[in-house]
Amino acid sequence: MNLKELSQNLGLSQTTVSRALNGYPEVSISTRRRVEAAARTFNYSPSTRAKGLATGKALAIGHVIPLSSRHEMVNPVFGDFVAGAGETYSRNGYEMILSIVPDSDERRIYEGLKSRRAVDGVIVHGPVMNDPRVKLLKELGLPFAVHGRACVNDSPYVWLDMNNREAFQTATDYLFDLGHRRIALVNGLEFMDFAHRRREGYTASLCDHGVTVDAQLMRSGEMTEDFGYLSAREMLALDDAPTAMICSSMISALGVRRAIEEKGLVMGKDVSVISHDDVLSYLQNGGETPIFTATRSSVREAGRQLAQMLLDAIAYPTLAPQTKLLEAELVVGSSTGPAPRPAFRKD
Amino acid sequence: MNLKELSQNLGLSQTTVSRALNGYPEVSISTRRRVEAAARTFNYSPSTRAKGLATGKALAIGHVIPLSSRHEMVNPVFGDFVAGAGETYSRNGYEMILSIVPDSDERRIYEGLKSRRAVDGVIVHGPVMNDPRVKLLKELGLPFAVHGRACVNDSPYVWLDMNNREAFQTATDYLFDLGHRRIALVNGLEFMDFAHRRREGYTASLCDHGVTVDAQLMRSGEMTEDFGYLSAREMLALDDAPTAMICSSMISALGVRRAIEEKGLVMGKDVSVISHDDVLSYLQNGGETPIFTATRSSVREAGRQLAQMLLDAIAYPTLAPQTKLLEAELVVGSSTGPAPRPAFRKD
DNA sequence: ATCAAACCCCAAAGCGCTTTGGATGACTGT
DNA sequence: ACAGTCATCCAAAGCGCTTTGGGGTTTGAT
Repeated sequence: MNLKELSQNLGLSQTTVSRALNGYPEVSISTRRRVEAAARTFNYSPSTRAKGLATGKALAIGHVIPLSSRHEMVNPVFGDFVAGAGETYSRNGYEMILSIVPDSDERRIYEGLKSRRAVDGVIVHGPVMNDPRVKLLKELGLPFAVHGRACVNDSPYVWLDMNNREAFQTATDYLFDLGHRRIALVNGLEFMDFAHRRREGYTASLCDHGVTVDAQLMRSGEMTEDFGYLSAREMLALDDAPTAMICSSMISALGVRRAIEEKGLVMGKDVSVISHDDVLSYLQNGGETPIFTATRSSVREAGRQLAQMLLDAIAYPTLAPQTKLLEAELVVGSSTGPAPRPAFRKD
Repeated sequence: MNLKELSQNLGLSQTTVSRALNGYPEVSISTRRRVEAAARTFNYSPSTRAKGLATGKALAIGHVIPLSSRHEMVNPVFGDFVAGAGETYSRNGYEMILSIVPDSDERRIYEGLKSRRAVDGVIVHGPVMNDPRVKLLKELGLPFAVHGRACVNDSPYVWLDMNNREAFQTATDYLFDLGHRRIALVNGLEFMDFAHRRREGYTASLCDHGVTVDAQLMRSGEMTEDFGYLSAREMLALDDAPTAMICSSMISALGVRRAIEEKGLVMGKDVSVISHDDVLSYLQNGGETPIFTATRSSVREAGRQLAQMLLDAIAYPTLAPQTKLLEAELVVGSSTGPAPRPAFRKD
């Protein structure tokens, strides 16, 4: 069923039917109702393609997910993020089109999306420090919104980020409050903007507490279970092993726990662990009570909000770019506890 | 830059330029080259929308990801699956459009995709037993391909599945070979087709070895870490506790390991564990040597192949529906070992 | 020289929609 | 009774592409 058929069926012109369906005022209430009813019974909805051609809008947002060319690793938060964004799109009649591409091809993809007029805007995932994509997208004139920040200081753009620095500073502070002094960081790859900021928060807290940064206690890598395990194992083998660790991801935190337990230690007693928790649907932080003390910030909620910000930016291009900083919440679980007293002080 | 401008620039008609670009024979080799060169320098690529309108094809495939209405859980394999499918699409000039919807709304979504002519076909994710979607899609006349099987016996359709039954039977057999007799199953939700088949493989092996099925040793639930932990903890507390467990997901296997170690037991010695491994990029099975003995089958590869099968089905509608069964590989890691001798037999 | 077959190319229609620029009555107020 | 408003509706153009149905120019053979 298309517009022509529908309008013939109703004995009306295509113009009128189109207007009735799109809520224009120059159509009487009675015909509008009649048209709406007919559309419903014939299960008519306009072809996005034709509508897009006529209006010049694509009614679609592109998500370009970079695939690390080294590890072919898809960002684990991506599923929940797009789930959130998808909610916003379907509420607003937009479609989500997805390209998962080796990061080397990314430029070509953006140019293609632009020149094919396939999308009205794009969401930029996984920004690295000083990300070249924001410059590229500005040059292309393709509206965009960044999940995270790209650390470029030339001109404003739309972004939504979690306050990584603050979250990790708070987490570290919390461990200091519990009496820990040897605190390790198991971070993501630090050319990624978020990981860099987390480290800043961590070192700021150390600094505030007069503890010098120890390179041995700072690990950075792809956030797998195995990476967490290996990092923790190495650090626990040190003479002056850490009594607490802060972890950038629940998955590597699971590895950290494995290393701790393998050594016969108890997490939350011998070694405290704080993880960041993106509230991924497939990786809940325990059941009733959280396993890990965690800095928590829902990436799905981030998706919902950032998508809306992008749609707003597209609808009102003259507005100054919106930005939003989400604060993480520190939830206390059973993985943290007071620092164990050093044996030699026990008397 | 659009076709009109490009053709004016070249002093050719739109027809000729279009033909040159689309590889039609009625254009001389020299003009073809000239056109191609111009297209490249002007960075021209045809508007998908217009092209779609003119050809009647959408040049897009829809992926409808059901969101469990109970838990709002996005399928954890989804990220890697679409990464694989995306490769195929971009090779073939297709776009992927994604809808993540509460499973209650799914019907409406399919109808919408169809009536808006937004896609040429869809991939069905997460089929449940006797899934109503295959009937619906056939009625709608929307080409589709199922990731998994939907267990409907009326008429053929395109699907690609992992041989769940065989994989789990092999895994169970392997444990029997190691001398285990009390073998538990920590399965996914058994209204899902894959989980049902896995259970069949498991029980078939028990049967072959003359072991009666014990309902206490079969757990089924959403495959979270916590579910694995709780299931294992309960079963290990039994008088006649299992000496081996088979797990439907690496994530719940991590929980199983937690329960084992919490009890002071050693995985691979006191209790053997086999997991299914979808080779998810964010959840590798250890580093150099696998942590878990696992039935392994790459879900990303499944995505690549199923996408191609769907494109084929669309291109050649008269062909009989292709189906494909992928065999899992049993990789031996350190989580399995010979069954511990019961203490009372020790002499 | 003539004709047909290749070979290249083009004008125009059409895909399904929105939107511009009227057209047609029915209603006002005087 | 008459122009001026409204309230409704419509015909047709146009979005950027593909494709149909030709139409000139060369060739090669007669």
